[in-house]
Amino acid sequence: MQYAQVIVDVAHAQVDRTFTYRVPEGFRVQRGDRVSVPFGPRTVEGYVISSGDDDGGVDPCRMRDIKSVLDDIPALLPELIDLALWMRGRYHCLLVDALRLLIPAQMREGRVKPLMLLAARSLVPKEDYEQALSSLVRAPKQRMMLERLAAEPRPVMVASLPAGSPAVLRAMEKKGLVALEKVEVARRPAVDALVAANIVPTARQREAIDAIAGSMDKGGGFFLLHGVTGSGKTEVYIAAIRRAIAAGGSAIVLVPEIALTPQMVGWFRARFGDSAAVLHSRLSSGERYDEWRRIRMGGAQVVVGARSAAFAPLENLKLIVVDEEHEHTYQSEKTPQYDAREVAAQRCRLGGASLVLGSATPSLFTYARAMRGHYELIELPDRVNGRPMPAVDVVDMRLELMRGNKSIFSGALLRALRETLDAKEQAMLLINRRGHSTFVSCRACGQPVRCEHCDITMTYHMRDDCLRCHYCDDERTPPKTCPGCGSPHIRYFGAGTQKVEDELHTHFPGVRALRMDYDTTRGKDGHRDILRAFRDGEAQVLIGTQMIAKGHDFPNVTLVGIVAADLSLNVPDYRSEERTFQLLTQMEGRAGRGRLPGRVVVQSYDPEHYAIQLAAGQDYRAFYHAEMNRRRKGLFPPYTILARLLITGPEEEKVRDAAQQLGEQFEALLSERGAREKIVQTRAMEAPLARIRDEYRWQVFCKMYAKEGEEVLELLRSLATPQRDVKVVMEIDPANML
DNA sequence: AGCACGCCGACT
DNA sequence: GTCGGCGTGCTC
Repeated sequence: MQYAQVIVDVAHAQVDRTFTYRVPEGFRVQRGDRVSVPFGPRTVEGYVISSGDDDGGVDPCRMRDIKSVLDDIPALLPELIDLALWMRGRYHCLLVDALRLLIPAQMREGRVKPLMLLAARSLVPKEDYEQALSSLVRAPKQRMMLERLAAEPRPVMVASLPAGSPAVLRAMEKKGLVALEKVEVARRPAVDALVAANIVPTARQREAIDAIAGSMDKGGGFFLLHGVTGSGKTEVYIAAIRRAIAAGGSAIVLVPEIALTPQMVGWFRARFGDSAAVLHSRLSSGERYDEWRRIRMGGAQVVVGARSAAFAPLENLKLIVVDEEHEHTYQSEKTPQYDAREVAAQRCRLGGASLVLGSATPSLFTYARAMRGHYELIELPDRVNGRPMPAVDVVDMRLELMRGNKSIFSGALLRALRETLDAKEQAMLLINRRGHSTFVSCRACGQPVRCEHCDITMTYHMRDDCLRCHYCDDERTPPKTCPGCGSPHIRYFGAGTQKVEDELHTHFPGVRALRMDYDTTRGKDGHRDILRAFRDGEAQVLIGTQMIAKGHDFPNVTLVGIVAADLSLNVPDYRSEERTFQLLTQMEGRAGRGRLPGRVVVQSYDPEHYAIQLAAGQDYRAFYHAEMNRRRKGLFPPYTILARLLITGPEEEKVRDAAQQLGEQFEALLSERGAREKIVQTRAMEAPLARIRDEYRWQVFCKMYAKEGEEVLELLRSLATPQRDVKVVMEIDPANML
């Protein structure tokens, strides 16, 4: 007797285990099959985790039969099931939640099926062909059809034949001349065709390619490719992918969702043709499913996609590339809260593939791991074709104020804009504003109001006119004079792109400018349209938020202006220095990508700040050391782990009570286990965003030493939900603390 | 998660 | 006397 261990597709902890089913005679069931099974009073879908003659010790009279196998081939590759099992442990999620990432959502509950279309095929053997033709002298349409079909070795889609063909074919089918059959066709998304230029790699690129390709032959290796903007990292990826394919393997390229532009897709197709598959959020559900199925059937060797493409069903995987490794979009906010970089690493480990993380500004986490030898560090310190890095000018906005310049533009930026516009070149102006947080800072000394306990910028809350620290919940009234230097020039920050555009027009009447922010990119293609218009030279100035910093080559851009670097520096988040450095470095990379040399003007009220100074000098290594030093002193990650239980529910008192109860429970547990010294601090408090969509939000925040992290996290996880009507989720190092 | 079973208030 | 509230418990 054959049995199958099945995980039912029901997301609940109580059923997140295998159930044993009998495999009826005549069924072929294997690991990874999607099956339909009876479950209590209903029928559900499930995934076969294993099959064989082990009945799992289940009482035979309670055991039931598998109803049917749902696909022609197993939907889940065995190594991806192993990956899901690892994810359950790593992210403490339900196994079904991990398994659900492995197949397109629409595939569950039979919501999409392969697209089957009618095709016709000639049944006339070669030797009978002439005779068949002459028998059709009085049926010219059938004769023409036979000529057409006999010339094709494969079935011809009826839809591609002239109108009226179905009737003709039906008549011929009756005579036994043709066969009509349904064949599976893929809904292929249309792609702009581009011609690829083959580029001869530099010596540095060559070394990188050889190191990566060499590791693929030896069971895999882990690399961090740190290359300055314009150093040609992509060429290294392409060459490594080619080597993977040449060795009979396959490769995955992960890119941030925002980088999956039509140009990027077309460019990849130009390099790899039909062997490339692209998974992105703009695909219709049918297209997505078909692309997935094509990959699963071995029809593609390279998959390009966002975060979830880490689960692409490729066999013989030899390489995973994670481009722009520092982007936080690789962390999923939904459960399971996985990190695609970690998942990619584990997939490589399980399958003996190589991992390449690439960035001009690696995340501190990744670089620290490289320093400890977890990744082989490959550096590309020079731009290709000997193009120079742009000249960077840091302007002290405090001096501008002293000189009586109250504009958002400094004299230096105005002059540079004037020269750029006169030369008919293009400029980009960045307002590096993140989220909607406002803070209070001094225009004389440049210092924002910080929390006395946390070294974090305090956030201004308009509703109750107070400043609050999002980390320790400390509160204070906004000062009238600067607490640092006593100046009365205290100011509320939060200027937007609109203000910049208005001022640009007062200084340069008639200049054509495009604005790109959350307001102007509402339409589904708004984002793309604006970038294309700018690239096509429809405007000379592009004003925008972080969105304009990413990717994209604009060869005619020679000036980049960063209007107020302080905006991102003073975001209340321990990563704001790192994000500012990354943003400035990436923006500097936008200037002078073409023939013309570029220049950059960075405006700041705190121009000596190391994040600004080291970004201006493009000195990643020095920034890394300075920032790690600050993190160590301030007890921030990677030296510590930040975690919180987020408690939500529709009733304010219940949520607050639950949070306070959980906080007390946690403190009691810490004392009981003698684990108090393993944490830096813990506190139950209202979440910075206290109510979202009529749900009240509280949190139990905890900062713990990284070395003891697992132990403390286990204690946090072990806390019981104290009440009904409240939901508790745990987050570890969340992308934001709101 | 669903769905059934099971024990207490207001209705034809 | 029954219809139906949602508390508790199980699903190979």
